[in-house]
This record gives sequence, structure tokens and C-alpha cells, in this order.
Amino acid sequence: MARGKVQMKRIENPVHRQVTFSKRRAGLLKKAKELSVLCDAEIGLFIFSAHGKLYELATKGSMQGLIERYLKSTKGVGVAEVAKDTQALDPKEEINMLKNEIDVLQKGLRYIFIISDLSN
Amino acid sequence: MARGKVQMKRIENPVHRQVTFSKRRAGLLKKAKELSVLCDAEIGLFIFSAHGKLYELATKGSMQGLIERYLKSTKGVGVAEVAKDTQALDPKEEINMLKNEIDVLQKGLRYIFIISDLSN
DNA sequence: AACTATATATAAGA
DNA sequence: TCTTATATATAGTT
Repeated sequence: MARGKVQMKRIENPVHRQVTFSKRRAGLLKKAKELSVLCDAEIGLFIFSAHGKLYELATKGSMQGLIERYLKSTKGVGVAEVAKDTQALDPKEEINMLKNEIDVLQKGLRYIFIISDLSN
Repeated sequence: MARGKVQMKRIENPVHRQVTFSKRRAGLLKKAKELSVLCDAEIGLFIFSAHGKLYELATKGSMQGLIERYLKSTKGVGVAEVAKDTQALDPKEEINMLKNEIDVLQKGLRYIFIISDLSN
């Protein structure tokens, strides 16, 4: 977008591709933050580079919190918070809870998320 | 960024805020797609409007797939595929599996993801 | 929702 | 990297 238009396909030259990735990644993260602030939106963004390195942004709280919200929003139930701290529970109670979650699963829901501690 | 700079804070006028949200949301999604194509990156992006409406983009496969990859990448284990189809399992076996997953949890891992069917 | 004038992002070059 | 010419995004306006 500067000294020439760019074709919308994979940049073949690895050096150019890496440079463009760095610049545009920074631009994308900046735009996401701006949208969040200006319009009071919550945004989760994660980027895996071609070699698997992760870059991420969660505008409110944690990415885990946003993922939960996302799954809830898309799957109806999806995210079931079973226990804040499983280590504080009697194992039998936990198994019973898990059985209940299995029942939920068998009713056709696709995801159960067991979260031991959301706060850190 | 056009007929005047914008302050980086919440836009108070609801009409302006909504218009800006629509425009910038479209811009952000476009930029994310471009980065993905040009640089061969995988991107997961979700946006919740102030009133909870979800807008999303997953550049390869599904958002669920990207979320799994995200959790794996950040939590080491994070995502444990327990069964492709829980309905095909004997309940006792399933409880044993869940006990094993509890053991994993009690070793300090934070997330277990029970996925009944990844394929649809 | 369409139109510009401007601000910003960024491709190519150094 | 840093610079700079240009493409793109978008704020204010209609």
C-alpha cells in the first residue's frame, strides 16, 4: 500500500514476507485496540505465524475469558464452569459433576470446558 | 483519520459510535484476511459489540480449531481430546477417563476440553 | 449509504 | 532498521 500495490496472494520472497508480517501484524493489533476503545467492544485476536509463533490480544480480561464468552455465544451452552478450584472438591462430588456434564454432552451439546481457576 | 483526528477514547455519541464501529470492524476484518493471505498466517478474531453481538473471522478451518490450537500453544496441554463420540462409550469407562482427566487437573493443569465430535 | 479531505498504514528503497 | 512515496482507511459531511 505504498510504493506500489500488492497482489492479494502469498508473498513468495521469504524476506519480504517476514517484513510485511511484522509491519501488518503491528498494524492489525493497533487497529483492534482502537476499535475496542473507541466503540466499547471486546476483541480477541490471535495470530499464528507460518512457523507457529503466537501473537495475541485480548482487550478485556483474559483470552480465556473471551474464549469462554465466544463458545457460550456460539454453542448455547458450550462452556460449563465446573469448579473454580477442583483441588478444593471431594473427588466423588467432582465425578458426579462430570457425570452431569456427560449427560449434557449426550444431549448433543458439543463442548464442555472444565476450568480449574479462572482468576490467574 | 480523515476529516480530523480522533481522540483515543470511547466515542460518547451513540450514533457516531455505531457508525465508527461498522466502518472499523469491516476494516479490521479486511486487514486480518490480508495478513493471513500475504504472510501465510492463521488468524482467529472475534469481536463482541457493546451490546453483545458477535462478529468473527477464522482464516483456516474453524474458530474451534484455532481455539484448540491457541489453548495448546499457551497451556502446554490445555486441550485433551477425550472421545470422538461419548455416546459410543460405556459409562464406567467414561467415568474412568474423567477420573484420569481429574488427575491431570490435580497436577496443576488448568484446562481440559472434552470434545464429543470435532468433525461437524 | 455515498462522498471526499485527510490521517494513517505500509511497500519499496536506502 | 529508517525514510518516503503512495495506497488505503476512515471522520466528518451530505
